Amino acid sequence: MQPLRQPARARILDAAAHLMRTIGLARATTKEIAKAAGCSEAALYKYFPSKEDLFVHVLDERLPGLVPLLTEMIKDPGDRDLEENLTAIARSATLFYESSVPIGASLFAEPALLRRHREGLRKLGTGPYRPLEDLAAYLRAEQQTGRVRAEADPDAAAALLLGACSQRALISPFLTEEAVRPLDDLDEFAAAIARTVVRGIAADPA
Amino acid sequence: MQPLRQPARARILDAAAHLMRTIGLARATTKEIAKAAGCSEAALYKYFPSKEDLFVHVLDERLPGLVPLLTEMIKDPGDRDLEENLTAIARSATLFYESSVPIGASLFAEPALLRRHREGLRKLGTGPYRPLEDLAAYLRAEQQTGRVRAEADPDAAAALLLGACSQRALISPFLTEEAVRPLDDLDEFAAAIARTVVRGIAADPA
DNA sequence: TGTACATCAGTGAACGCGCGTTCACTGATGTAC
DNA sequence: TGTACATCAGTGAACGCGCGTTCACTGATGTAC
Repeated sequence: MQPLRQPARARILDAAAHLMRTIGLARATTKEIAKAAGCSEAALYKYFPSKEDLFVHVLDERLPGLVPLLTEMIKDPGDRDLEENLTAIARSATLFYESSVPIGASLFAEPALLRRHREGLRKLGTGPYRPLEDLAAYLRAEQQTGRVRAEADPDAAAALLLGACSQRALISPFLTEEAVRPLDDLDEFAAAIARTVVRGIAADPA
Repeated sequence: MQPLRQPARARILDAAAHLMRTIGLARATTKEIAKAAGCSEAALYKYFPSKEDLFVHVLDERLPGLVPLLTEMIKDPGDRDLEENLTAIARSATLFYESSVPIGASLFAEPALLRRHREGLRKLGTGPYRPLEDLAAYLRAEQQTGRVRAEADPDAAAALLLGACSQRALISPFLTEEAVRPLDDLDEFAAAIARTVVRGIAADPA
């Protein structure tokens, strides 16, 4: 026994989450999970009634949340200027999506899991559209302060900013090392998309 | 024999693509594919050396392309105004992502497939970042016509617009019927994000 | 303190099922003479 | 025209493997008296 050894249940969840991210949902077998968690396959069934239930608990307990940062930003929108706030949000959101998209995307291969996860999120009153709503709420607050135009569309702006971040996570496995794309640097990317959402691209301000 | 019967190879590819979209990659077994294609499992192996090769051919031959519309728009950017063009692009891109994301996302469950597909795309000189490059090229052309500001960032604007479209496809399985979200209508969505990218949200035009 | 029993975390080995794959074969169509 | 043979698309049934799952068990720890 090592000195710092987590309880078995936590080790199993960590191992499963790690394997889902690295070797993929399809290759994350009970044998591999047990090996990575340092226990027998039979031990998995002492903590979870089935492999599918184990995965559902991984989704519930080992997928990070994006909500905290956004809600904090809503409470106190005035500290920095709008563009700086959106840059910080874009930065956090990109990191968040890079860790959650590989697992979340896997669910399209197992619609039964996707449905169960969706139901679980629904009961908690949350889901992947939640960050969109929170960011839109923040932008509506900024309409009150006058830093966002009254006629601007907060829902559209939220879809744009967070969409760019999640798409980056989706396609990054396709980027090869030799061919470095524009905006490859995270800070540069976050600043560029925030600036573009704030200022627009049209020549004549309507 | 029915009168209008495609050749077996095409039927197999169609069946596999359909099953990947509906029941998911994990449940798209050789037995299910053969049943849907109206042939025996053994017949699959007359056309494809292995199931993995079959899937690679599905990805190559049955995933739609977004490039045509974009390249056409680059050739003749002057027909309609900028916002109308971007609205049309957003509309097509959303439909494109809604049909390709369910299959593309599945690949995160099978990294071996993802790698093989990525290699195939690389040899063809394309990939999921290709639409981003094409849209950015179009926007650079619009900088020449003067409808897009010279200081605007075409790469960032492309990432925003197409990111919003792909994220919509990713999270739509999580939207329940009773809870209709803002911008649920496709045309409204496309118009709103195009308008926001063009005009920005800031109160004071810098 | 020792003893008898209960509880608990965890295991090694097996089980059955469904999967991808292969084998030996068939019946229809084409072709040479 | 008939006959012998070649080709070709496709099949039914089997095979072996790896998967998720279960079973009977063990050794350590706690507890009552």
